[in-house]
Amino acid sequence: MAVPEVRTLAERVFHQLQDAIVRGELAPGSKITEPGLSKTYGISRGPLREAMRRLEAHRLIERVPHVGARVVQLSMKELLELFDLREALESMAARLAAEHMSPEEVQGLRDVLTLHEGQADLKRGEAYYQREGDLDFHYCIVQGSHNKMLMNLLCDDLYYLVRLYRTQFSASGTRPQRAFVEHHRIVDAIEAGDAELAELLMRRHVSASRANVADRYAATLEQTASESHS
Amino acid sequence: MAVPEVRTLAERVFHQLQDAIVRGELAPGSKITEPGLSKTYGISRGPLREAMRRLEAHRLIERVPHVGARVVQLSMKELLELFDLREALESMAARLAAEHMSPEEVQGLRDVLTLHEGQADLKRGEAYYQREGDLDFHYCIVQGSHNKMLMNLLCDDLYYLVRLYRTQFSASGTRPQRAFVEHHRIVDAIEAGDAELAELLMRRHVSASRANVADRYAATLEQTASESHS
DNA sequence: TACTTTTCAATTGTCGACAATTAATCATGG
DNA sequence: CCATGATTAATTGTCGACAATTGAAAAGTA
Repeated sequence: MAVPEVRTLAERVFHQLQDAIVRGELAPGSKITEPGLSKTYGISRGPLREAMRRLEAHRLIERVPHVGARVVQLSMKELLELFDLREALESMAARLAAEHMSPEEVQGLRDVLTLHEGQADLKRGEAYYQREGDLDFHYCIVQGSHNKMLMNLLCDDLYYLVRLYRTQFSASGTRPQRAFVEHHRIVDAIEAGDAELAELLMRRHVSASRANVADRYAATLEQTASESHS
Repeated sequence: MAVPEVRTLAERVFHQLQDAIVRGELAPGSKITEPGLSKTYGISRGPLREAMRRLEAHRLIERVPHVGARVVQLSMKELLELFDLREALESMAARLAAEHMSPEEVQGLRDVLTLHEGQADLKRGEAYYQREGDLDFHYCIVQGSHNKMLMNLLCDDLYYLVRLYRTQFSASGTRPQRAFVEHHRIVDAIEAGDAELAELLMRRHVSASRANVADRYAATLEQTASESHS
């Protein structure tokens, strides 16, 4: 991945840890110790602790003074709350994108969709959501809003938390194909400059993703319940 | 102010710095040096740097590697963007509050309004917005949403940034009295359990605050322009 | 004088060591 | 055997020192 030029150890290890958490290499809920990470990444505890403070502020780890740090583990309730946040914020982003995106930027969005269309894994119904940064549809919409505060919030503060849970509860079944169609409709609305429609479609799109996750979770619960019977 | 029990130096100085910035003791745009703060607060640079990392993540300071840190200074454009964010998020909070607040919590909200009503400074049209935390109307609404993610975002991540700019661009004229009336209407809607109305009223309320700030800023620009003519 | 180069003081980045706190282990007594 | 309390190993919190980088002052040149 294209790691932006990093000038300090603290910054580098921050990105490395962020990636390790999002990729699931550091499992949610697992305890992380400073001497351990210090050995792993070959740095002293000073810059490491600074990186951990940043991860803590981004809610990727949770710290308890004098006790230690763990990788965050959202409950289903919190995950659904996160979707509610995204619904409010990304629908706003879609509206602003429809108002502010240039034709070149819209073309860039189309290119992203075309790229996804060619992905074999889309048809297999998995891993569609594993693109990151500039290759991520939602990320691009937010950038297109041209609202710096919104970009900070969604692309810096919340993005990695969202990605972490895409890994854990990735979409499945027919959802990826349907999401792909919804993405196209949203770009159409943005290209037409129809802010109201873009907002509405994005709101529905995020809401549908949320429902998909909730359904899958309910199914998981039923399965574990029936397993405990046997 | 009721500083929550603090168990480490890094945590204590984080809150102290946060307060100093919000209160304007550390002026927006001013440079802050580690040796300077280290002397001021009587701690070493280790925990100080950890506190600064947290402030950086909360966007209260801006750091440049090997150069230094400055207190954040939002442009008017960014400040208005922040209001747009609040409009989306706080209207959502009001809707959730109408759905989830208990009668006791609504009574607590009323108490806050009653407290504000007795404030002489409200009539004088200033300092109405200087309450903090539990005494802040908007803060209480968000708490009433019972949405943990939303509470994190608004009350931890964005709250201090908003407060900082309440200090810089505080409301004036007849706005405080009108805001007070709007607050009452919102509580009425929440008490009635009318989620849709609460959401609408909060959206209008934040939007009106935004317009007030924009107008004041435009007036400031005109004044400085005419001054430069003389 | 104006412009470039060099020096240097100040600040930031990093490290290793020590102190304080915690949680688990083990011992002791009921 | 269980509960309670002391001990101890491990982890976190804090500090002071050293290295690296920066920006500005000083010196030199055309």
